Amino acid sequence: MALIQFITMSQRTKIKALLTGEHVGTEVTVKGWVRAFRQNRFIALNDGSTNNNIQIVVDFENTDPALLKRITVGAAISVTGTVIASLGQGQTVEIPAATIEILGDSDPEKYPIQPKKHSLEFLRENAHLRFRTNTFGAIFRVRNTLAFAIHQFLQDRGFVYLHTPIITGSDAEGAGETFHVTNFDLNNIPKTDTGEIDHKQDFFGRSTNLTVSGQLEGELGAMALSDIYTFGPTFRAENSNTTRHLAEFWMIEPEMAFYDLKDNADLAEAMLKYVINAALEKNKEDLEFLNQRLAEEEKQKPQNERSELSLLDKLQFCLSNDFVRISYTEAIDILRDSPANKKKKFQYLIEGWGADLQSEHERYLVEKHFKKPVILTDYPKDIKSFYMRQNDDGKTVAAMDILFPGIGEIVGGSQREERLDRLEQRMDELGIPKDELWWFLDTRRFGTCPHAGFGLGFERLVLFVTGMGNIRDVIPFPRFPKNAEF
RNA sequence: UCCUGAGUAGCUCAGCCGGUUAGAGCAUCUGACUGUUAAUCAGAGGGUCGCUGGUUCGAGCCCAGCCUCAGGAGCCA
Repeated sequence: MALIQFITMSQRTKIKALLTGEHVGTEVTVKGWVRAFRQNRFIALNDGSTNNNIQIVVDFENTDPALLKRITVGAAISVTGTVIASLGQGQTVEIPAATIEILGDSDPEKYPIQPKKHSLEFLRENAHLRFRTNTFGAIFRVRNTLAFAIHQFLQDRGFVYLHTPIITGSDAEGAGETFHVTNFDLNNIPKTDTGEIDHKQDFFGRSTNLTVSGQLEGELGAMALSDIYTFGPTFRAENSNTTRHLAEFWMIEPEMAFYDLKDNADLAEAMLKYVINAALEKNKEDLEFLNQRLAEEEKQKPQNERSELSLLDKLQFCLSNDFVRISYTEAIDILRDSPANKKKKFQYLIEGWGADLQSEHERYLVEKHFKKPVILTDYPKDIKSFYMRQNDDGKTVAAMDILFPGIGEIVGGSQREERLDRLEQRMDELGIPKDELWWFLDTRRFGTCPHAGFGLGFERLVLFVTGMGNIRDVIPFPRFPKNAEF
């Protein structure tokens, strides 16, 4: 009953439905925002249900001039009329307006979005209005599909969506700089006798910060529910100024009991393919638009910087090919023997085993050598986190990074160290306070078992699927150094 | 945080070797036209040249500091 009421309450037809042509001959009411008003006669109207506009035809000779003047770019209007097959070229259907109502005016002198190309920088500064452009409409519909598809994929496999805390008490994970959480009066912070900040007087009675990862709490869930995932905001206070970092971003962190590293990689690869396929199926028009947008952007670039595949080809290629799986050690061999290394083209030359891979090395492997997504495994333990499972060689850990062309690391994960003695020994070596993580160590004390998990950077995924170049353009309101507008 | 580049009209950009009244296209406004698709034609309005200081007879242009943005690097997802 309530559902039926809800459906009939919305007294208008969405443009996506109108453009199918099935309403021809029937009277409809359509509501949306004016994208263009040409020749005092043609309104291009968009309501966000699709990237395409419906054409409204105005009988301007019999319409109040005062009303015509209010049909401006950006204005919200409601139109009633009978859908007909279009009399002109360029669209299949159109609506001769019987009545037009202005719902919200838009002062053309002040409205910043014009029916022309705007730079992404300009639109970023107008993030509150950029949804009204074709590009951002497409991006955020694709983003929505990807988010939903992730839930669908994991839910279909019996994973439990677990909400791990946003405010955490421990900074012991070493996953990066954190934002502090406090309700202290910052102009009058309580101090101890020795002059240090007295966290005992703070809201939580201790030092707290915004989460940098839900993994450790996620592991606690997996140690009872078997397969869990988190999908929530994550915060890093690093002063990162790049096209692939945000201070606030969304991360998916599946954590699975009884999974080893291979199971972990299998799941990540299947999930990435599933969600990319979902976008291709559900957002065909949006991706075609983004494909075109990227193609035009690429035309501006010199030949050698253009990508070989179009966006759609790249996504399709990703679906129909297995990701390459090699170990860190094999990767070092490839890089050391590469022409780029021998000709000293790398800024950081590969000399031996043990160093972390630089961006240029990852890009070489993914974009030049293999030309497809690469899963790198078994990194030296010294460049990875304490919780990763130590391999029998004594040198490496069961880590995996998935590298995507143009994006770099999109997934970082590992099989976890489930052996208490090995874990504690590693924490001691790295100076990680065991007492603060007593609850984490308890999982290894009571019914420990092999398990694994990974973190997928959601915006990096959206970046890849939409073909956009800057991560700040695939999240509605980006947070980055010196910027928290909107 | 480091390196490189940029900041001129609402937007995108030009502006020579430092020279007197800073330009164009689009947008906006006025008028014309009316089956358009980034409509077209004519005209008009619109500027703290990022900020502060300095050099100079004179600074959009040169110098210093700062702010912001972009691209690359690091950190990572």
